[in-house]
Amino acid sequence: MSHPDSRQGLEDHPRKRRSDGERSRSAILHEAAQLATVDGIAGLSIGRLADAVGMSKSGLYAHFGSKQDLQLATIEAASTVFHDQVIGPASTEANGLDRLRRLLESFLRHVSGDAYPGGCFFASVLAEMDMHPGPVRDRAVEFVVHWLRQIEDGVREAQEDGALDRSEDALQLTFELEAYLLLANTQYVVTHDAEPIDRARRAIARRLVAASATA
Amino acid sequence: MSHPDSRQGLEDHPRKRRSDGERSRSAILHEAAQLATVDGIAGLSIGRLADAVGMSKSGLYAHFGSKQDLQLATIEAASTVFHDQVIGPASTEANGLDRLRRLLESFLRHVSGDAYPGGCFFASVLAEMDMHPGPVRDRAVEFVVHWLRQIEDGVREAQEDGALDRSEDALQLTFELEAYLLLANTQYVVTHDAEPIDRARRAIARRLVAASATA
DNA sequence: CTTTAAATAGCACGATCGTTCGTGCGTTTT
DNA sequence: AAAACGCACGAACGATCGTGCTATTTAAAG
Repeated sequence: MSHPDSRQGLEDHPRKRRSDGERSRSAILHEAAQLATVDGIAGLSIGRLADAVGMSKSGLYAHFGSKQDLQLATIEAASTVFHDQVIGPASTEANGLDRLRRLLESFLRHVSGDAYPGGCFFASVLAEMDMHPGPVRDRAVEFVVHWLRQIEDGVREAQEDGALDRSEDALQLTFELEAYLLLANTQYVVTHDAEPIDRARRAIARRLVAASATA
Repeated sequence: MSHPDSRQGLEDHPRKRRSDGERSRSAILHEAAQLATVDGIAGLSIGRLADAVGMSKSGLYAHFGSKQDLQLATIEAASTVFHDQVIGPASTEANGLDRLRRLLESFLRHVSGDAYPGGCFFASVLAEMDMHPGPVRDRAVEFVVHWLRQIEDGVREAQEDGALDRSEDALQLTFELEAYLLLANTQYVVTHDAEPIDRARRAIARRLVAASATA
């Protein structure tokens, strides 16, 4: 614990990484995240993934010692994308309510955008892994909990700001807002029509009005 | 439409079915629906299904000419269960609002009950097949549309009864109610805790109060 | 009781799965 | 320049996938 990985690789780190290998790894994970929203993170096969990125199966496999490690790395990559596209943009907002609104809106844009063919990566992965205990499921659940806390924090901050009613149960409100997002994602993936996205927007607007502080 | 399958197999049916075969078929489909909520309807393999019901792979396979036919038959079986456990109980209610309430409540009981280990069958199947066009996806979508129309009809009838406000957009209200159900299912499967079920109940109650006619 | 077809099992196939191994090329370090 | 190593490849493995084909058992019709 004293020295994370400064020098002294010893036997922990063999050597360092090469630039072209890092590019390959990124390309693999980018493609893996895309395919995972279509075939699932377990249904995704290494052979098809290798074909998609134009590599050999064994060459791709060497980047990750096992399929599980590939899955975990894919989740990390998708987490970064989600932070960049959804959580990041909202963090610039000053007050709680604006931040909350941005959070929800950027999620809807993230879903209806063309980032992933199969909609929200974590909704897809969690629906597949919910009954398969292990590190992959644990990591996906962990991120979703983290995501829900972003919403919850926005709600609480808006309450402290006096923008939302303090008598509202923050967890309950978070549940309802997340529900709109999840169904919007599900229906959009199936129909590829903007209607569920708009329905979610209306539901959010209405719910936030109902929760606004009684001035 | 005149003669479903009373007598007269003619040449359509070579001969008749045997009773033990019919029992086997039911047992297979029952187990298949259970496993499909865990591994998905595509991830479910015929070998593991055969082991689960205590049959040989080829013996089971003979009941359905292909895996796709097995999947379609499984969906039909799950449709029957869903009708019995969710839609049926609600149809006894007299007025629209009570029928709507029963519909939503029996869904929550269906999900939190032990009918399927992986929660709502159709939520599980649709999440897996949403990006895989074909008869299986089409049939699953068709049933979900049918289910949503049950809710929508309840809403509209309640509006005609004067129980719900006529100015409410029925489709919008249906969207929001279904959203609570879907997230309750998703979270319950992951946590196996009653909290999301209760949160959905509260959300439904609140939303129906907000939509009730201004007396 | 005989006949008949449905029901089930056994076996094998080609394909694909995740995984391992040996090898060569190109880059980086000494 | 030489040594060491990251990176990618092809080939092959045991296992499992869906799917046929054939033989045997067994419930039902005559």
